[in-house]
Amino acid sequence: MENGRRQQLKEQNRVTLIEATLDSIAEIGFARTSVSEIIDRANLSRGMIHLHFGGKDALVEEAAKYSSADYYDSLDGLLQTAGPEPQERIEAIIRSDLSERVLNKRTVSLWYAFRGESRERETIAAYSDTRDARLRNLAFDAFLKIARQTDLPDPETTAKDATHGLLALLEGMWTDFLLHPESFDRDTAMRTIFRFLSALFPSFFALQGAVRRDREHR
Amino acid sequence: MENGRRQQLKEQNRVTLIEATLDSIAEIGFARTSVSEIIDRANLSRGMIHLHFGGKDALVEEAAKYSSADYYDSLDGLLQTAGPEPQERIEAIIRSDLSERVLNKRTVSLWYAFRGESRERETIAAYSDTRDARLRNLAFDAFLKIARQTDLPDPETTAKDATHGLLALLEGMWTDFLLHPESFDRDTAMRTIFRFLSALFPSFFALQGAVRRDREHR
DNA sequence: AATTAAAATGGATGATCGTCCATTTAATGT
DNA sequence: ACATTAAATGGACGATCATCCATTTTAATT
Repeated sequence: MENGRRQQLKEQNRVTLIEATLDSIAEIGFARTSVSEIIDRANLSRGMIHLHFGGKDALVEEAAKYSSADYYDSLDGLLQTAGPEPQERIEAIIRSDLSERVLNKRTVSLWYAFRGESRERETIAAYSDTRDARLRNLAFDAFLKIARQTDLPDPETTAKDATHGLLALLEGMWTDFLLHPESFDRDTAMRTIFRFLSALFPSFFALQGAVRRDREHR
Repeated sequence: MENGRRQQLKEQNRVTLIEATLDSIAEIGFARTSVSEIIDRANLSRGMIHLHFGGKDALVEEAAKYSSADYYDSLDGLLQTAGPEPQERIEAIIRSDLSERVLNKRTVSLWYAFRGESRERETIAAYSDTRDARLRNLAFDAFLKIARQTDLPDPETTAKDATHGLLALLEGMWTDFLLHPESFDRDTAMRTIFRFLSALFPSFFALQGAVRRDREHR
């Protein structure tokens, strides 16, 4: 009764519409993504959008939500490969965020398209903020552990700045990818970030990434 | 004969149209900026757009160009206050880029709106790249001078990374401002950036900004 | 003051937009 | 096999879009 063939087909069409919407936004932009364009890509009938979502705006919103969830799935998956030490977790965040799975033409196009609309539609703004509380807390916790092992004054503020800076750096790298996809280089981006981190926490990071510190020196 | 009253009025209407377009894009977004909306804001007649620019697309392109030029005017103006030492020039870039004159709601809204469309329209992409060759070279020259005065190996690569990182950081701060305009704090953003720079070049930067080194030690 | 021509006007045009709903299709229940 | 009903269809609708051009306005010239 529940989840019969009927429900299945319905749900399938829902997803088809969302993915057609995302494809369209990524490929031809927000402005040109019309109802006609969407149903054409989905190979479904005109009325489906109204039927399933109530209207185009609601569909776009669902698409933004769907896309955001997808980003976090990818990120979570990649983060699980991280080792236990805080600098390894930071490295995992960086590698994930710059990986081909997370940072690619489609994702970045979608992200900036949604950002472009986010000023007007606050529901979309919520989904277009990659560096939200979750990621921010993850990074902050790791940096705080690191900062406390250094002799830097005010570890809290240091960790806060390091988090703020790291997320800003990652954002900047995404923009770089968006505007210069042909010349963007993942390794260079990674080295640049580690250049800063290794300057700030020399015994935790090197130009190549996290430094393992299994044996505590006292 | 040249620049008679006739020419003047024509040019004035041209600018009025461009500014009405920018206002509209900044306030209600790309998608909702229609010809009707623009001529309504400009208080001019329908045909003016076709007359002056040939069509809406060309007007939007001119608006992007105009906006970009405005950004550089602001930046150039603020950069002239910089002192002669390289770290002072870097500080000037940072202060300019985060100043209220350059980084404000209207500018950032425009910037992201154009970015959202840039994938589709390469002419707009060219104007929506703030961190273009000019700024990049300016920063690189300064960092190279700094790096050569340190004992860091490979000053060229260090300077390249520092430039890349600084521009990415600034980009990231802009995004932060776009998404969280209420909680964004210019001083915090500034300190975060100088935190990284002072870690990389300790005798040239402090948390508060550039370090003057008038008297060379040796 | 009359003439010329450049600039501005605003309504007409056809295309396309998003929404809606009467009808058709097909999965489910009897 | 038939009846029920949820889901899907696609054409019709008015609104709005960008463009264009015959007409009017007005600055410049004679």
